[in-house]
Amino acid sequence: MPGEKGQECFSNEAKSSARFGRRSSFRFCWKRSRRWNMITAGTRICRKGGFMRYSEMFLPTGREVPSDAELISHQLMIRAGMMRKLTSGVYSYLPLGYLVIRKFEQIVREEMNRAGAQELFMPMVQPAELWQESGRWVHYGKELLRFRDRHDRECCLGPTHEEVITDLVRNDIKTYRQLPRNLYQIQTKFRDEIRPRFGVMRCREFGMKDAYSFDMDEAGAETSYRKMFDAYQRIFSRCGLRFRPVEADSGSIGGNFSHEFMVMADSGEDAVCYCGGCNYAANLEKAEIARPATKQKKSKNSPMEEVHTPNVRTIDEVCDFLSVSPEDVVKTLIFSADEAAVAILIRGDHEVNEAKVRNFLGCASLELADEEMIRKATGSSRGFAGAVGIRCRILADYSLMEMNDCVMGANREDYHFRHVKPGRDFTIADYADLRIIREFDTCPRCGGEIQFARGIEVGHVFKLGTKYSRAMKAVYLDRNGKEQVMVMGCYGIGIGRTVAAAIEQNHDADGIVWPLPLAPYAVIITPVNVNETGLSDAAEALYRNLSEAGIETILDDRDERAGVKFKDADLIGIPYRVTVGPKRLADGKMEIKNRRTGETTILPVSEVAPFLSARIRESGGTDG
RNA sequence: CGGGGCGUAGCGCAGCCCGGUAGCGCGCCUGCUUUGGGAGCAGGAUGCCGUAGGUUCAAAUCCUACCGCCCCGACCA
Repeated sequence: MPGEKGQECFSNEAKSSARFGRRSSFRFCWKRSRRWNMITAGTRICRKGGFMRYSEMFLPTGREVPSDAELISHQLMIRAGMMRKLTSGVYSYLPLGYLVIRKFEQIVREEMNRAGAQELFMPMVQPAELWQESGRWVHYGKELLRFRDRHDRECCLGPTHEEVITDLVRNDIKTYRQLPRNLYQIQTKFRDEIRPRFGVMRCREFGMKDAYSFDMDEAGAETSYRKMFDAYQRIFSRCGLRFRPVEADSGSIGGNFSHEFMVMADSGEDAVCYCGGCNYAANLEKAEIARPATKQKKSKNSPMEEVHTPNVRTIDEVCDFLSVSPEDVVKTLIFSADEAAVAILIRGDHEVNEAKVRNFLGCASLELADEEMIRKATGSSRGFAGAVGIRCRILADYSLMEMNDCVMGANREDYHFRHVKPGRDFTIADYADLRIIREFDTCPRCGGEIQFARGIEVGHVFKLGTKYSRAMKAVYLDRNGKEQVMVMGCYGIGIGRTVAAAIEQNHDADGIVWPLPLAPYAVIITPVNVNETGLSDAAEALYRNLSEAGIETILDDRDERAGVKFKDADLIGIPYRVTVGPKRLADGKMEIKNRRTGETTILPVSEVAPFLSARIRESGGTDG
């Protein structure tokens, strides 16, 4: 038990404390809990912080870059002994990695609790019935890992917990007096990803903080959403990450509004756009494009003309053949929207954003039409579709509003029209924002210039509305005794992914450079040679001092050469290294090196602990 | 699921074409020397050569099937 007197941990017989490592790491996980405070009440030391002797730690570092790791964070997490792969998309965290995970989880807990959410813990195995009730047993797809138990009952591993939480709440929340509620857990999820990759960044089994809010009405839900949004800002700020909340499409979880929290990194899987002028930011799928204010440009009003374009199908071929630029061509794409043909008109140099089309049409399925549907709608094969005379609904992107002398397919094999004028030669029923935003487009909010960047999605906040509460009858009685449907929100943070993202943003040629709040230890003490008793004793004494000061410290007491220890210290990214060597110690001094800046400070032994305490406090490393 | 690549010592790899003693570097163990940026010397251990069949006097090597891993794509929170 960790409840024994703290002093025992630091017997003067420094080298005999083999048990200390084990006990102290247990302490660490309780460090800010009420129980721990009770346990340690009255003891002078070990109040907080983790301590470790390197020689006793299971910390296998490696020099070689693992051959199957592509991302720098993945490589470093393996090399730094943070994790190991069990099988595709499934990883074990080793002690060092798990320390960091818990550091982050603790920050998440503190901010969730501060925002008024309550922690609970739900099962990973879930019965099919709940998913059938929400409709997702059918719709979720193959990422939902399904299986049968010994009684042949259908089950799944939870990829998310809307069903379970909604079931919990509907059974025990009956009245408006019990609302609002926000419940969260930090728990393992399983999503049977089609292609796991990038280590813990996109894996199948992963830790996630998921929170769910239940409110009486839209206004309440809005408040809950805002609270979570703010909490997320604090969480990622506290970790010292460069991030950006971006507007996002709500995807298949359902609902009507969401923000993604993106940690900015060139290696990120997601493209985001943002405005240099205002704070507008969105993922590419969601990014709006303003309706153009200008009318059609003036032109000489030439009559439409059919031209023979043998085997000229793509935009490039059309441009070459007719000596026009893509901005003068209209692409006509035939989609099958819930089995019905729809023609999407878009400027030749633009790309269709299928999410926007889907949202505009409100259809369940949308895919490019097959050859047969194209022929039916246009009377021609792929590559010659155009709006003139087409036999299906026409939807045009806003960009068409400015075009008036364009080239488009003639719905006839090997023919295109030129000098086509929308409005004169055919009619457009609906204009909408249907294209994918491009870099240097105009910001839909302020008219500034849109820029692109890449990011890693570490958090996502959704307004779910009543999608689940309605399907699963999560209702309450209002003041008037009338039954109302609860309004929900859900809020996720990828735990391991955030840690990996932090490495993507914080590393150099020598290894990881932890931001202090995530660092497994704040300080590493490196006696240059443990066989010189003077050095060893001085290092041990400092280890004791730092521990008493509550500074999380690892003592590199291995009988290794200095170079090896320095390399490992850099690799695992400990923010401060105290080198205990003969040159400085002869003058009663030690050297402190800042991992990030490389800055070294030489101080008398007695000033080392106060100096580190002050630095760490400044950086928000110990208290949060 | 389609395309490509790879499975040989803990890690990184050679050997395979052209069948015949299983190798290199790092790591690991022992000893001596060394000790402020991944030490030197000497000695040593470690392999179902992914699995199963087949061809052959003989298979890491050739053939077939399967399994696993990685990359690209399709797909998707």
